[in-house]
Amino acid sequence: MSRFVTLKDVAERAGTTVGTVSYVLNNKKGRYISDELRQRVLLAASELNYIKCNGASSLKGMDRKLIGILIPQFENQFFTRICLAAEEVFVQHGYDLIICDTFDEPEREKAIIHRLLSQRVDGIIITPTVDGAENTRIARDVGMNMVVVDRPLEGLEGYHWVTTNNYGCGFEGGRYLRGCGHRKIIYIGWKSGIADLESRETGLRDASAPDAEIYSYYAEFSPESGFAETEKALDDHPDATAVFYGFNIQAKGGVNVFRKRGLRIGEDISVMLIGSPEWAYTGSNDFSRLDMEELELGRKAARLLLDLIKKGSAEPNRVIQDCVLIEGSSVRKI
Amino acid sequence: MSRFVTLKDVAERAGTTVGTVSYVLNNKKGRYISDELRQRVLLAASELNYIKCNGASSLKGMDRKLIGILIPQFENQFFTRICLAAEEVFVQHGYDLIICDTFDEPEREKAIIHRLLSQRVDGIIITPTVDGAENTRIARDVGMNMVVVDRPLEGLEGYHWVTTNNYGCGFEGGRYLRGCGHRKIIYIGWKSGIADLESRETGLRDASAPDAEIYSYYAEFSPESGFAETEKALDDHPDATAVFYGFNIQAKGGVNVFRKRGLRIGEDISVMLIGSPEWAYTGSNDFSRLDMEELELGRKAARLLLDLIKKGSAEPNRVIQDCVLIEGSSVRKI
DNA sequence: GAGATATATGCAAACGTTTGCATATCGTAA
DNA sequence: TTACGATATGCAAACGTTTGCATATATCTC
Repeated sequence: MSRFVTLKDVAERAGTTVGTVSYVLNNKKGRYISDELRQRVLLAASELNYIKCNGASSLKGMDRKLIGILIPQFENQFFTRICLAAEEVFVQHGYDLIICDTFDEPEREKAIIHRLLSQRVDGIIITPTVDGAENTRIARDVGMNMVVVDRPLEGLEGYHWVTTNNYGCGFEGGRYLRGCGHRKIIYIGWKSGIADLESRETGLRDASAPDAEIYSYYAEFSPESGFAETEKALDDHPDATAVFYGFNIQAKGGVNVFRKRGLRIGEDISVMLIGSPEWAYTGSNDFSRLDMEELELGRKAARLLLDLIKKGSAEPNRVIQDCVLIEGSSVRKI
Repeated sequence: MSRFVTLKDVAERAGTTVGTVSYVLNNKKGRYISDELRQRVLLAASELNYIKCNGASSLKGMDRKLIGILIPQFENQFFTRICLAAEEVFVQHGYDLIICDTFDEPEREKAIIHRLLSQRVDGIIITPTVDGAENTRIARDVGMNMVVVDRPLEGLEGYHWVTTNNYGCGFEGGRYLRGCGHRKIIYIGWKSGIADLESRETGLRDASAPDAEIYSYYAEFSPESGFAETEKALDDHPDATAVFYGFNIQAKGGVNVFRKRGLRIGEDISVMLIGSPEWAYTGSNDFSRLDMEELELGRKAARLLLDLIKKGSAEPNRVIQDCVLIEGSSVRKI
């Protein structure tokens, strides 16, 4: 088993007491320490390789230096990039991050939140499942700092939320396709039951009205299902000139249909998506899309949470981030 | 700030003392508790929503219920899949996982290890940087349980290691390409300075000798660099019939070169790689490759670490996992 | 030279657990 | 009746920190 050096060990070697060592190591102001003693303590601590125990100091009300983050799909780089950006911010402030995959299953989410509370994390960032409002209640009850990202807590008010202008994403995409002359457009979306997310389709339709037709298909939140629905859609509507993906994870599978069928993207078929295409790197395969700037989402959420931790809770904050249109080569003007 | 219910609160409501409550909640044997009291305590705990504080109980020698894992590249799904599989195992045993990205930078690695020790994690899983042997010394000194995955701790002996048969990967790949008739093969590899990893090339060469030519190019550990080196290699050797990628992250960028040049994979050019192609999902784009079974790597590492935690350290364990040849459609017989 | 103030350090209580030890009430066998 | 094992519970010490309070000397100020 592991044997750690304690404040007492350091104190003994430095010939002083634990209290004094604590003061030196945290170099708090408001306490006089002679340079001579300070040096002795510092030396002893470094010779013994003293490593503070966060768990113990958090008992005295200090920060646990731990943050929990819940995402619904580890496999989806949209979410892992949010984590990556958030971690970057937290690490700069000395916090560690517990990343948990809920697999979009409410029961897992509930169990995870319970575990995180057991860990006495200083705060939670969460992209909730459909039962998020219910499952986060325990956390809210104990006054845990929490920031919601991307999806809302349906049926709740007054929480901190960093998200994307989903209607705007759809609308901008529709406007762009329309501008390029497309009038028969396949939309591949996700029946999530989350109104805010489904407004992507509304935006697309609003921007395309009245003279364009939108053929909607709904896939599961997976590449495989995106593949299958794309096949169905193309079979049903061979005259469609463009495909618009509402979710990158579905596009991830969907684009393989075009390759399979020998349809050249940007020539035989126009393709557009919301999010970042993780499968198309460097140089070519330059997708036209609506970037959600997930790194920025992650950073904003992290900074907001840090603020809450420092200052105690503030009035509910709602940050809505616009997407940015990236003009690539996957959409052809017709 | 958050206000948690303590054992004392539960004890008061149940009309007993903290000690008794602790016994009930952990239902340890060797202590008599009347059914009546037990029910009262359980009721009080659930009514108050008591949540145990891991930090406090770990002070008394209990498990911290926390594991740290260090990977060199969050962006690389090879590593995130290891994490995913490991997390699955840990969660089943009530442990949380702190996932940290070293970005392959030794200084970050060092800082991360220090933070994890501060958290008093119960164990560490690590894919080390080049300075791993040095950076993990603090952890080894305090007797922290540790399992190394994928890359070795160069210059050290006697640690627990779960890894891939790298020479075998290269050899099997070479044998397959040879069997398909390829005699002029481009190898895209990584000059890591880690002998074990570089043996992938040795394996490939050994399997191809004596009548095949291997043209080696070395890229950074990134898609972008894989793209650039592939361009160079194809320019230098237009007569090469196959490209073998030693690392999936390089192939991830590299395959875009073929698309860019209009080379049909599996027809105009044969492509093979070690690892899983995360960009090619479902149906078509079926790559011939050497699967490293990273999920299994992650599971094995997790299970090994759990064993160490339960039983205290055992004799050094070395698990070497063979890769499995997946025959797809990206290599043509000539 | 007397009080006040600045400098320097130790002591011990608390945080929320776990657990060994002590205590108290039984029923029952000698 | 005594004594003893079984049943049932409380008490308090520890774990490694942080911090308010007490103490002790040195340095001013008038």
